[in-house]
Amino acid sequence: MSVATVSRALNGSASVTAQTRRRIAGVAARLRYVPHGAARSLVTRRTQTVGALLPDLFGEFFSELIRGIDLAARARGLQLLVSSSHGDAAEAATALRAMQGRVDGLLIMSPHVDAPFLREHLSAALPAVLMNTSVGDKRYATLNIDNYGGAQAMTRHLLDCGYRDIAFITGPVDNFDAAERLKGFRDAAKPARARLLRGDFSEESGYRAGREIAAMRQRPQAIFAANDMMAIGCLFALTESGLRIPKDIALAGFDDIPIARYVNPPLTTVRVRIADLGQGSLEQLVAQMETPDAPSSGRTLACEIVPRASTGQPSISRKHERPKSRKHRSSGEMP
Amino acid sequence: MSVATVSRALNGSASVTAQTRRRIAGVAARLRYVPHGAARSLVTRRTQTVGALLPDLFGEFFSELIRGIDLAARARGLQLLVSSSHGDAAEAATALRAMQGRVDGLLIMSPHVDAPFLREHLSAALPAVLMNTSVGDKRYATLNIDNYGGAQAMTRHLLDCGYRDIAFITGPVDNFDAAERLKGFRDAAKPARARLLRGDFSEESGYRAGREIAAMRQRPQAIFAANDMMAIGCLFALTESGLRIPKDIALAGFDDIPIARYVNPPLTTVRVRIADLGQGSLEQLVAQMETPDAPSSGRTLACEIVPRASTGQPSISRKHERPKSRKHRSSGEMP
DNA sequence: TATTCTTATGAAAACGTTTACATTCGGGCA
DNA sequence: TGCCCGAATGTAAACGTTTTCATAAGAATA
Repeated sequence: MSVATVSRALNGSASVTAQTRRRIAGVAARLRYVPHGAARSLVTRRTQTVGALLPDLFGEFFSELIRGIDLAARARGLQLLVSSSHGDAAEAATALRAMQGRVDGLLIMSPHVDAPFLREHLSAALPAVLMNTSVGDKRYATLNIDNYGGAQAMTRHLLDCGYRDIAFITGPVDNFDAAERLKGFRDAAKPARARLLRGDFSEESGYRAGREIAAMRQRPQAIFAANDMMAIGCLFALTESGLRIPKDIALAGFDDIPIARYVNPPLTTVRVRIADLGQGSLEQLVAQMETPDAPSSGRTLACEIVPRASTGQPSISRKHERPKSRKHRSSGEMP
Repeated sequence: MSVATVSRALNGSASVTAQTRRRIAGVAARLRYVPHGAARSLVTRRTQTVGALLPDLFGEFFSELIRGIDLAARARGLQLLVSSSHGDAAEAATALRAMQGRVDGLLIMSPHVDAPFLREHLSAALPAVLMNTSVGDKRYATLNIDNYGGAQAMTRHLLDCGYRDIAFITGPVDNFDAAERLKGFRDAAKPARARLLRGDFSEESGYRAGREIAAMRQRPQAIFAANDMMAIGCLFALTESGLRIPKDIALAGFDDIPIARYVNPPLTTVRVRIADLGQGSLEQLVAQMETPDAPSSGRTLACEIVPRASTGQPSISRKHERPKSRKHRSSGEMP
């Protein structure tokens, strides 16, 4: 048998006898033969791998995101190369370089990335999708969360509940998501008194804001934190100060991270289908890989309000919300 | 300039003039040249990539695990290829195959993997480290959590608190971690009355166990759940039944997932340094990659008791535990 | 039986690097 | 001036696949 025949047999080419195919398959199995990926990639110009460039891997958010990406990648037989923890633009550039030439497409989420950066460090030939980005360049495909709409909806929800004095805890100043959420709050809060407190998405900053609010002579009726972690930090500060939620003050967050359901009282929040974000971005990437000339699309992912007890609606029971069951729940088998 | 000189210049070989090196670097930058990874791998027989084969990516546990792996990999300039969501042995085999020939080493965590499986599907030439596994084969390097010791310590802790009637909620029957934890409990619970309830590591199963306990005529004084998610489900069931924790009944878990701190009351648990598990396993893998002939080591990672309010010690304040600060906290910049 | 057509297999080029070995070039030494 | 030596660069083989093209062997047709 020549290498050519073996290659054809193993790749399921039509023009090879069933008999030889069987013979080759048998020998391959006996020899535990595995094709050399690099050699294959070299000639086919495909790696069957996509890269995900993320700012970090810590926390619920990225866990869900990667899960969504992995799910979609696996469905298409693609391998997933992850890279993270780049704290500044230089590290992001290094990571980007290292991925180039090893992947067929790239998923990018990074606060350090903008259009000039991409033109500088990203080959135009490599399909890429940008997530949660302020990059508006039509050249790049993007997938964003509807931060603006979600924040607007939550603000309206608070207004509907009758709160007329609302404090907003902001995210980091240079963060795109944070800016959009703030804008949404501002635009919808018109009828009410609106105050702003500075935060940076960390639980710690939410805690500080909570203490500040508890110490106010005239406290707001409701607090809307730009993400759940801050809301939770705030919740603990308020509780420690003896305030009851939602009786004394209402509280809402953004993201619907799993913890939100478990705190006391359960936290009203804006649900972002994070796994869908990952899945959707990978699908967009695959589409781009298959038809490189198609115009790059800019999609936005809708959010949804999840009312729980922390905003004190009478219709919402304080009973424990049961976890959703999941497909593929092999995690039930791991601690 | 010949390709050889370019190669040498770019790889920092000694025998190339500073002048030509600069010239080549300049041209490379202008042309946005990125070396073709596959071609390089083909000749060097190195991919600079390690693979992680996991049963799933959902939840705190894997999030932390991957973070630890990534941290260590990045420190060594290695890329990380992840593969997950294989629900059965066949899928695990496929995933294993797909990784082979694309990575320099493999990190494996899977309930479906045993020694015969590995001999069948894993090339002996490929360095690998098994995590949380019952595989005792000396041929393979392993890294386990000290499930037995941790469960023993927690049981003793409950005894020290004066509880003499303790219920244990078990994990899945075929799970290695679960079995070890049960064994630890059994061996340490001798002086007390010990009862067992069946669980499967899911929050749902913990909830069921909690209802069952609440309905008992003679309730145990303390409950020890084999993982935190079950403890939390149990907590909600007990609370719904009007029982106060720890006054009416004490509760403890295992893992110290982030949520454990946030529930009410905060959950006493066994801390497993999950990120360390990932980091340690990668370091073991690297060691094996560098000296393939060294005898494969079997390491065990210690656990530590984290006493919180749910086991009602007088010395433990119910004040909110502040989150640990982290290096590399760029996550503060993402929701 | 001779010719053509089809089908299965083989031979060899190509992919983009690295690296062992060959070559060139200039300078120091005799 | 001639020789040798070392440093810098060039040449070419090798890595393990896929794929194009050629070839061989039958089968169908005349």
